[in-house]
Amino acid sequence: MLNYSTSEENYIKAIFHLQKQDGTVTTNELANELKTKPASVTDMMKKLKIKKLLHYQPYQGFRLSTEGNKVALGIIRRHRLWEYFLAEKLKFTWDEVHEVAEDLEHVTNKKLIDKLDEFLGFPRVDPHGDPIPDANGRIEISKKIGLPELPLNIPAVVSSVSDQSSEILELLQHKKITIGTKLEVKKKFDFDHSMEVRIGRQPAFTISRELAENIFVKYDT
Amino acid sequence: MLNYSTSEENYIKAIFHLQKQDGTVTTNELANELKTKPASVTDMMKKLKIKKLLHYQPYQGFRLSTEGNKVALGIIRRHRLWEYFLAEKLKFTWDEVHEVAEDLEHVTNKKLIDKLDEFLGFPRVDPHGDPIPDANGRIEISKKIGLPELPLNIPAVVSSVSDQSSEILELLQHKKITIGTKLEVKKKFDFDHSMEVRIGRQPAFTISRELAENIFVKYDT
DNA sequence: ATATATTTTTAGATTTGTCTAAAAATATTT
DNA sequence: AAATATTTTTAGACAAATCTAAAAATATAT
Repeated sequence: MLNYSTSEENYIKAIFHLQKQDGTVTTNELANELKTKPASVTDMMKKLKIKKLLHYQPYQGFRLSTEGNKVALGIIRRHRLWEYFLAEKLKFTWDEVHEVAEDLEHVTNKKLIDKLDEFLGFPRVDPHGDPIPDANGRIEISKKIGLPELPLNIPAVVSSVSDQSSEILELLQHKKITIGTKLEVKKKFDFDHSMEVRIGRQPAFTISRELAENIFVKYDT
Repeated sequence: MLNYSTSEENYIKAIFHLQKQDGTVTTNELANELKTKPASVTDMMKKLKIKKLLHYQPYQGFRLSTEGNKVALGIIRRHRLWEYFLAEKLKFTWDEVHEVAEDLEHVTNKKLIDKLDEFLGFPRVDPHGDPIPDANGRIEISKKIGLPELPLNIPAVVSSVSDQSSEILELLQHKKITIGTKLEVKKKFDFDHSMEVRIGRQPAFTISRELAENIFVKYDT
């Protein structure tokens, strides 16, 4: 595995994340994500294509090659392990860790990262609930979990609803929850297992145990 | 405190170390230290002079300004804290830590470093026995420390013994420890605070907490 | 003190990553 | 389908950090 510049790594990582939504990434999307100009994106895409990290035909958008994906997973592994370290060991709050990890992730020393992983006890998710790739780049596919299992304050996306009755759909519609809705659980009440859920920046609202057990989410990567 | 590029930091650090020997540093010395060309050094010296980090008149060599010194101590603080972390927490051997710390030291986030310092228990020396500047850039001049404070695998010389009773002297004599003995602590046991000590290439032997607390050493060099 | 050697600086080129402005390709509208 | 708008690429410039080769300054030796 070759070494790439911080700038190259940032492009690769951004493409990896943008790819998730749709299959291919456009110049403007990437420029916007990286707060750079479209011309700069094109320049870098040419370079990364030569290095065989992505597939790219002018005007057709781009997506990571198998190799590019491997590189991206390496970066994400470093990023998330450092985030875990910062939160767990240095007592940073979860919203502070990302920025610092943005810098630490570019220190590419395999032994450092593998020993850090070991020191941390091989954590499988970072403080945001995102899965951490292992030393071989294998990542636990963000599998769907029931809303009751979702940790507090972790952004998740509704992926399915088990009961398809019109009664539950009526309720979901009223609460403005559909497949793809991004939400966080803000509070869980042990008494009746109801929970408070928030969508975006709107005020939180209550969901009953029965409803929660029928909503499945995936971690939002 | 402004932010400096990795390259600028490497020059500043190198000047700081070379200054130790004599007062002023020459172009060739620095080029040699950094494995770069004299022309590159001159270019950078002009830039650092404009930034008021060093005193420099063409052909006269250079030395860090007060501000440059402060910057250097910040870099060295980061470097040595990471070295300590790598050795103590990630179980790197003392000869492996330097290279990795060379990269980590350039992540300049004050909160990260201060929290790392706290997490490590405010260590005062790195795994090579070099003192670690504190958050204000103050550095301890190599003074005698108790054996319990001596980091693992750091060569040190016995400089004094606090208790002068015949009982302790009998024990010291039996263990063949006298003023001037060169030793290293190979292991520390948290249970009873006993430790394994090695003199030269002889097999290591155990020293009790009580004995260790009465032996003072200085770093060897 | 003059000639020679060494060190240091300058001048100009190169690489990486960025930018602006204009041109080319693609997408959308009428 | 032609006109218009948007997106993407190209062309050329710039800053940072480096280099080589030549010039200038300083140091050393005869």
